[in-house]
Amino acid sequence: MSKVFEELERRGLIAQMTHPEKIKDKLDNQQITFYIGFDATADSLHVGHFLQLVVINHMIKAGHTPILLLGTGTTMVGDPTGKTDMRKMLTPEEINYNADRFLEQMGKLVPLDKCIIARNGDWLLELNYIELLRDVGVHFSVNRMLTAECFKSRLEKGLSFIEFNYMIMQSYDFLKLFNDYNCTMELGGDDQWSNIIGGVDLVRRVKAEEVCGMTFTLLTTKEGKKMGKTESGAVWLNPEKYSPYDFFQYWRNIDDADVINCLKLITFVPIEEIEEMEKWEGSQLNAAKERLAYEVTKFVHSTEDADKALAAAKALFGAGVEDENMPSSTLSSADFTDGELGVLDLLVKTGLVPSKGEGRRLVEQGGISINDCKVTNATEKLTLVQFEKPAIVKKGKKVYHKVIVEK
RNA sequence: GGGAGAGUUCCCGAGUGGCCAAAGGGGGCAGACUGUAAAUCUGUUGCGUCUCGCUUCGAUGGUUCGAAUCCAUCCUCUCCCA
Repeated sequence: MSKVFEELERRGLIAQMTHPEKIKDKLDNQQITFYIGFDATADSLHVGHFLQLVVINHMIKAGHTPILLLGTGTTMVGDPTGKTDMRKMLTPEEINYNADRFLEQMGKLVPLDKCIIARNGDWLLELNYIELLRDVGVHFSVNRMLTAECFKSRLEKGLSFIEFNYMIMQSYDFLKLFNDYNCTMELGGDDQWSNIIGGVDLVRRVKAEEVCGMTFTLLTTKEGKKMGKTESGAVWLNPEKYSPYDFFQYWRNIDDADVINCLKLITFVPIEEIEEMEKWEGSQLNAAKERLAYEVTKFVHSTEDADKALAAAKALFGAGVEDENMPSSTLSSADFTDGELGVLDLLVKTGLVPSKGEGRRLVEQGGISINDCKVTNATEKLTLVQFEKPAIVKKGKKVYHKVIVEK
């Protein structure tokens, strides 16, 4: 039969397992139903969710059935894992809105017709407190919960009761899904280990059935930092929040040390090919980065977007010529006064800099050029005539932006 | 509930009446070097009509010629006791 387990293992996706032998058997020789939860904390999926979706695809190929559990209930509580502070409370409306956006995006990344979609708000929100305490609460030892990794850091900084209950909610989900769908396995990021064990234990105590849990390697850099964060926030999968071109560049600019790992974890490039790339060194790795960026962009956005981004990158970094696929913005002649526009205004209007002060600094340090001509004076004026053809504004070494002016 | 303490710019963290748009570090951005990498070095990092002006040190009021700094009230958080 299939060899998903080996595939996952060779790619280094597996971090921890509750029952290694049993899981291997289940994955390779049976068809199971498993679940992964997604808390609807933002209105777009980001790179952090990405790995889960990749794994779901691997699993579907092997004939397993995923339950995509939208955390419309758990998000009301808030997972304290990995947080140093309590996260801001979201309203039910926001949560449902976010969950709908998640589902939309997931539809592009996984075949939803092969998945079961569930929302834990459907059952968590109706729970009766006392009943829950009697049926579920009895099975949890506070002493043990306190030793859980996910609470440790918070014991110093403070942990509210609501967050302390998150683990119980998530565990209850597993029990519920086990009852309703015969779901026998929970997957999640490695940070979810404590929460997953909670569910596995609960099912065992209540149903006397042995279900399994498995976590994946977190997508981190060699320094152990979470990937997918930039100074301006998360790397979103929604093209409106993070353009395919930038998305491509994010991966293209990745650290040497992380390329191979990323290829394994978040692409479907055959493992043999990747193992070949592991031998590469130095500037050869650029090819691997390009492949990574292309594959990931293709998966998240489309082949077309990936082709465009690749073409744009090649054109810009290769020959430095204008390319139709680079990010652009369109101004109108009304943005000009008396046929002129200051450089700083241009930079702000195109969104290349957040303020004129920042723009001024860039110009002073020689970081801005327009049509390959370095801007040396922040008070320089540009005339309409210069924009008869689209102009290429270059910020720093890597950021290219095309400016089109409509009459 | 009783007591103690804390909230400073993207983050950590100094500053305890004027020399404070606020030390230092981290992070970011730019320049040099490179491979669209890393490391390193340099510059820079509130906003603007930029040798000047404006807005910022939890919130709101107050004292003062002058407040991040002093006072009052409030909010939030941490710690100790129950």
